[in-house]
Amino acid sequence: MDDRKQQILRAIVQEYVSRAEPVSSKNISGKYGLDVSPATVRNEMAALEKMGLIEQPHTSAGRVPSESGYRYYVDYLMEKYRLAMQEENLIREQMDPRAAEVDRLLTRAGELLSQLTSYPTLVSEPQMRDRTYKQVKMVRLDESRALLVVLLSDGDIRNYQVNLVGPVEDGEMERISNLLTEKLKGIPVNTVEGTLTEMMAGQNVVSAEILEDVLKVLAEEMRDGETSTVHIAGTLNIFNQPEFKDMEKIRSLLAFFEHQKALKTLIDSGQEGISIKIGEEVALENIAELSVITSTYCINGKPVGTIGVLGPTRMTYSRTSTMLEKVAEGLGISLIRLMY
Amino acid sequence: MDDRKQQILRAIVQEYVSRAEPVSSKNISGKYGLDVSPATVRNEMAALEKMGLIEQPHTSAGRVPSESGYRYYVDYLMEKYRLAMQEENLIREQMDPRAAEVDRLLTRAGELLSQLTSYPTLVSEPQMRDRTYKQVKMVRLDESRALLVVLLSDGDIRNYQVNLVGPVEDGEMERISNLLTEKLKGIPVNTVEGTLTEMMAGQNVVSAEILEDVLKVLAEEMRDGETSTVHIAGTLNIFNQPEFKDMEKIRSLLAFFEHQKALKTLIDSGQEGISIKIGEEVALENIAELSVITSTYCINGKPVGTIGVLGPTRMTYSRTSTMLEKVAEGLGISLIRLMY
DNA sequence: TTTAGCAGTCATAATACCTGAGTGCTAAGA
DNA sequence: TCTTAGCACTCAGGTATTATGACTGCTAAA
Repeated sequence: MDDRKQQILRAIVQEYVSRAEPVSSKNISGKYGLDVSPATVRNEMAALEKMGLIEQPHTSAGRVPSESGYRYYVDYLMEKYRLAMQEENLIREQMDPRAAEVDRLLTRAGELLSQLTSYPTLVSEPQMRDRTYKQVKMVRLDESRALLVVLLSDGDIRNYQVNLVGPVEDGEMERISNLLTEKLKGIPVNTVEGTLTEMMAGQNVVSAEILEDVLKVLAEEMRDGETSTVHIAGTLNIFNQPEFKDMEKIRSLLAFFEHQKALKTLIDSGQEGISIKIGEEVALENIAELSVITSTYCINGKPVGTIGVLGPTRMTYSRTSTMLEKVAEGLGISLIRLMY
Repeated sequence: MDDRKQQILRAIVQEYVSRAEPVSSKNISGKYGLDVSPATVRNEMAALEKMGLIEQPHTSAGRVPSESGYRYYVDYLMEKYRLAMQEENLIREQMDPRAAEVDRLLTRAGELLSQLTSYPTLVSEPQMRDRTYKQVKMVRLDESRALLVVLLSDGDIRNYQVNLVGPVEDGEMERISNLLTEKLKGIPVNTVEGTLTEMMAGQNVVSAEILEDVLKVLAEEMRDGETSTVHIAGTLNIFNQPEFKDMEKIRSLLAFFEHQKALKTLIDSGQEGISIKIGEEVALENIAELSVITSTYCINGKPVGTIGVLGPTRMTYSRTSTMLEKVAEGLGISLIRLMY
């Protein structure tokens, strides 16, 4: 793979990405530092096609990068995109940690990224694997109901309603609160189910029943908690992409966006840091010609969630991945500020 | 407007609604109790067209109801749709009040309705004008923070974090809790701001500061609470409607769905009970040929929110409005059960 | 090794043509 | 007076035909 071929491949990718139309030999000769005639470019193109890096939609058309062509481009030819001052400022401004809520910040990050890139974006919620209980408290609401207030190690506060089966005195309620805090403090939330028998030992009937109810509620919540949602933004941007000019494609993609579970597997499969998946590598049923760029975002250096951008294989890989990187970075910083 | 003309108009509307193609004279003669030849039907059609109730897309096409045609149909000709057992069961089943949360129930109602009708649906959150406080309780989280638990008259439970400026004893905290409950019980949430001075009287500095903070939090929440969201479901159903086979139309409608404010004005403008708006009556910029059927839903006989269906002017008015009515009814019943 | 030139290919657009569905009108029949 | 058969007319939508022009691959000369 000599220098000029690389140059031509890069030219084809960049030209095709920006114009969305097959690139002809004439089209790039003269530009991109190619001081050769179209005929020469054609010869090189023929070679690149033989290597499987570009292809022809039909005989009398220009060339289009193949998926391996994009892959080669991303791996070896892509130049680093430099953010404009304006873009940097926008990110700094929008990722302001004063946005008081985690959910809100995630939504913001997604919207910002989709605004910057003009592609749909996905943001998964931070998964705190080492999240533990810190304090559990029961508060009476009325004769038959109590509120269970749960403090978690990451500062999150949750509360749930619990039904009281019979009359319970205030002192008894406090005793149960203390017992719960004592037994649950420091244990990871996903192991809550195992603590029941231990806690039941030596309890009277009423308290035992309450405890059982409490633990059922907590266990259920943890299961629900695992099904954290993926935030989506900018879905309508796909209308701008000529590859989705077909109604059925748009429809199936939009339907896909409503499928939380699929979104999660799509976005969470990546390794740490930036990951670029092109076309077939995405492996989505019914939806082809799609690329996904994802980045984990970190809290205290630990990756806790993923943020990603979704576009046609013909996407601005360089620009988009830089944007993504910066937004993921900003998101992580803001999250830390938010929590401590 | 004689009997046969009405019969023919009804036939045209029904036929066009189900087939989405201009209705010819031959098409309805013989059916719909019309024992006359196509030629006779044609004569009547000419009359109906002169009245502005039907129109011709082009010379050699059949007839299509005009907007006034639909209006006439809805006002005078529409037959009551009878729900199938299956449909009634589905509504009963899905509107189960065990769905423990208001938001969840609203989402359910929207999804159910869109499933039943195959149209997108909108549900506004219940606006409790006469919502009052029932109980307010402070619970210590740690030295510097407390949780404020607020019970509202409609059964809703909210909680907020409050910062404690200095050390506060448990007894003092309980005293504040009792004071808050005593002073706020029964007063409407939107008048909370007026109670500050009254409560401050005779308080020591620390407690006064806490109280001020509490009331600030409550007041802020009430302002936020006013910006309730509209739940949307089944948006992708519009892809099934031939009137939206055009990409631009789909796009602008989907964009509209993301515009919370516009949705609210669209859905909330109706009077009590069922309201049917047809075409121009909807008065939406950029989006034509749209009808909206809305119904208020009630808690204890008072309308507190709106649920609506959105479809092409060529929509199944009878069937849809009946479905809507039943779901709104079920929603109201479930909400009451949920709250008391 | 590069390049000009030329023949060949094929998608797309434009055009003409055909078909069939549906109407309005007229005149005859009930 | 109302109804209906029949006929001429209209027009959207489909199909076949024909340009057009944007590219390429190949050849042969520089």
